[in-house]
Amino acid sequence: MSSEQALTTRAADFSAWYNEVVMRAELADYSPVRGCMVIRPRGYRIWELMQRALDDMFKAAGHENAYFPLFIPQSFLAKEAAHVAGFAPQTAVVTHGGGKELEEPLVVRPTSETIIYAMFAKWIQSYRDLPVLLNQWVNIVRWEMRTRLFLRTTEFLWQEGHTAHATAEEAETEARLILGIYRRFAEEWMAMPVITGIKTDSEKFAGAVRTYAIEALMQDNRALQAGTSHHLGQNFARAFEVRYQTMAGDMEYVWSTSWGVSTRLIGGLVMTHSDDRGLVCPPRLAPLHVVIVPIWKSDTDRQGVLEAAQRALQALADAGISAQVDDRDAVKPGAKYYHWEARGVPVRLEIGPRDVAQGQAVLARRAGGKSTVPLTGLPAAVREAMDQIQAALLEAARERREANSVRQVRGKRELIDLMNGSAGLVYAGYCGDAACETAVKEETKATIRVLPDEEFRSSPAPATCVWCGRPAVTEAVWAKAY
RNA sequence: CGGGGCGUGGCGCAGGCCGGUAGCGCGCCUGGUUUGGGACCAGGAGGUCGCCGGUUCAAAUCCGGCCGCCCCGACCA
Repeated sequence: MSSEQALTTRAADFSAWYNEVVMRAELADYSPVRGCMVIRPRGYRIWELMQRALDDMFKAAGHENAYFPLFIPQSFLAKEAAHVAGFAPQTAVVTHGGGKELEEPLVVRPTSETIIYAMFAKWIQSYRDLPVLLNQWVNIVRWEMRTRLFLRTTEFLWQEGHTAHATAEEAETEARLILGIYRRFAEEWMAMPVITGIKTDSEKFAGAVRTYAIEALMQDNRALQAGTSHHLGQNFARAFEVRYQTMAGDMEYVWSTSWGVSTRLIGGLVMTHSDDRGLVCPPRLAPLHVVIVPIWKSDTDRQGVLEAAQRALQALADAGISAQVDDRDAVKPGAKYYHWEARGVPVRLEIGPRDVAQGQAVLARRAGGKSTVPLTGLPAAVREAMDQIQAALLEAARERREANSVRQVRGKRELIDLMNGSAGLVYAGYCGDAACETAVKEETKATIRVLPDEEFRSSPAPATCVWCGRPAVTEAVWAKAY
């Protein structure tokens, strides 16, 4: 009967479900190296689509791609105090090369601020050289204690943008601009709604003045930090002597930013949309848009059906829609449905003898719903279905997030109960004292994910700190996080 | 690093207490019949039972040590 067994359900064991979805969809596999993963073609295709969309947006905003080395002299990392404190415990260090011990150990980049600022110092002399708007798509290494496919691996892929500006205002604008790009990408491409805001000091990037982030809520009601954008002030400029001469002739340190999203987004994509049958992938990031399943009873049927399937395939290909005919013999249609559902193909076209006779196909949507569409004009029908699916996924995710968000939480007791229960995002007043944040974490494991931007804040604004009861200076979004 | 689970054909597992040289389901290969939600028949390939050592005539099984993986926690995108 069954060819592939059912997945562990989300309700039974979310972690096991997640691993099985990733493996079954052939997005990734465990590698021989502890904590590292192999990204398989299907997973890498999603990353390529993400890269293309983001890269276009970065470039449209004036950024250029470059490449800085994987190896960073160990002394560079130590130049910025907070930065070294934050990253030193997580670095992999190369001590030997060419069979000899190196004079100075080389750190495998955990992020590239230090080596980039060393170069900025050479390249920037005048205000005329600013701004510098760079980005690079690279791998980085952070020695993690505990890893999970896509969400946290020792080596991962990301983009890191690094910019230098003449004023604090420009750097601030840049950091916010990128946050907006991340948000737009998450919502329009990943169909993953996010909350934007600023991080508290405890969650801030090591070396930043301010860290902005997009946060999404996963199906197990844990929050995922999906992207960060940092205003670095003059911290790195001072550490690396990156100065420029102003119009007035004075020497000033540059103001800078850095920002990144990683292959972690793929994990977020999986945990936002997928179901107990496997991967659900928004059409705009789907490795394969359409699978065509021919169905036949006799050899005569078979020939006509396969011909119709091939014509459909060609029509879709001509329209720029990626499609594939699953003409495997000896596998029944039902088995093929499960097969492609597990792999997250958004649209399935079933073409049988009855359909051929009537000049139509059955269009089935991965997230549910079947209809018949005429074979003429198929690309348009598929396009429309994919647009609807893309929109419906975002809407469903937004509804789920809101249904699992709680606002106007007033007291300590209520916060504890919510966090020990099944709450997702909890909005509450915050006095700004790190002691309250720490206390909540110790009591509930929840942390402040973000101090939300205006559009996400509650009305009326909470008046008191949910923990200590003193006047609130801001509202905070609390959640258990990945 | 602490707690829990687990290492047996590609995948999922049984066998282990009561040692006798490995079995089941799925997948894979060949042929045939099949195909509108996980097909069936017949034949076949594939495993030094994680590694090292010990006990024994004989070890997947008993004993000792080691390694690895997954999950939960402490660190983090």
